[in-house]
Amino acid sequence: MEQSTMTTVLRRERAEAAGKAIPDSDTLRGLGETFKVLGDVTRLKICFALARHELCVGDIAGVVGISESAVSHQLRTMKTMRLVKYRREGKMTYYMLDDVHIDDLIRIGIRHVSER
Amino acid sequence: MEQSTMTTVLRRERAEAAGKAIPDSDTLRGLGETFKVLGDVTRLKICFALARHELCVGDIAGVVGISESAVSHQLRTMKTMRLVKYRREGKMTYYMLDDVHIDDLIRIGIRHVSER
DNA sequence: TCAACACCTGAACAGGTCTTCAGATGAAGT
DNA sequence: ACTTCATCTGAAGACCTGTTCAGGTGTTGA
Repeated sequence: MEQSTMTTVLRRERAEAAGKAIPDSDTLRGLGETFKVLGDVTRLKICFALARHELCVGDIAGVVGISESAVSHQLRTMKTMRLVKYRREGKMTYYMLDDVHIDDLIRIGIRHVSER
Repeated sequence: MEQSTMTTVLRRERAEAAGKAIPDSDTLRGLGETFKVLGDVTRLKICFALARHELCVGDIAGVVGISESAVSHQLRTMKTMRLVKYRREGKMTYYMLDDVHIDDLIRIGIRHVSER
């Protein structure tokens, strides 16, 4: 039973270390929400559409292929999670990606998906 | 109206380019599902727990603080999306992160969240 | 073979998500 | 002031997700 006991001790140590590796709940929640926002095909399309140039709501709707209302709803959540930012010019509102991280996340995500 | 027409043409060109920047639907679906799997606090905790060492289901349940059944269900979806892989040893099953990308994604995600 | 253990699975329920619809807001031009 | 245009918003409904519960598989050691 010596080996089994030893293994148990090792496991307990690893489990303890693993527990400490988990961040605080605020970070976890923010991280989860960020990925959740990226975890939707419509919003991903919007991200790709905005990758090169800023676009207004109507154009996004046309490119992505859904109603302007749906786009507006999605942009609001993307704005809240700081995936996109916007710029107003008269009655138009131009949206663009918020920062580089979004681009990085998507690029790495693609690398993961395209492997194998 | 000259300027307005010009702007419209510019916008149409940008919109057209934006449409081409959107990947095929298989890539989009895979990408979306990958992010969706990461978009859950429980699964993120599991990722952090597995970041250093492989762990068995019971230990993960203890560290994360949910039932073994819930862990098992989550691990299955994480396995399907290649977030984790496993190794059997007798009646134990040890789980670990599948590849480096997962670690990268989480690290960049944290950087995004912790900014501002 | 039997019991104990580690893990897996299907069904079901609560809670959340995404789109649509109808209408509201606000800016620009007449 | 009125109309048009671009965008936003709340409510509602269909759909999806994550956990629990109860029971299943398969391995180990007596």
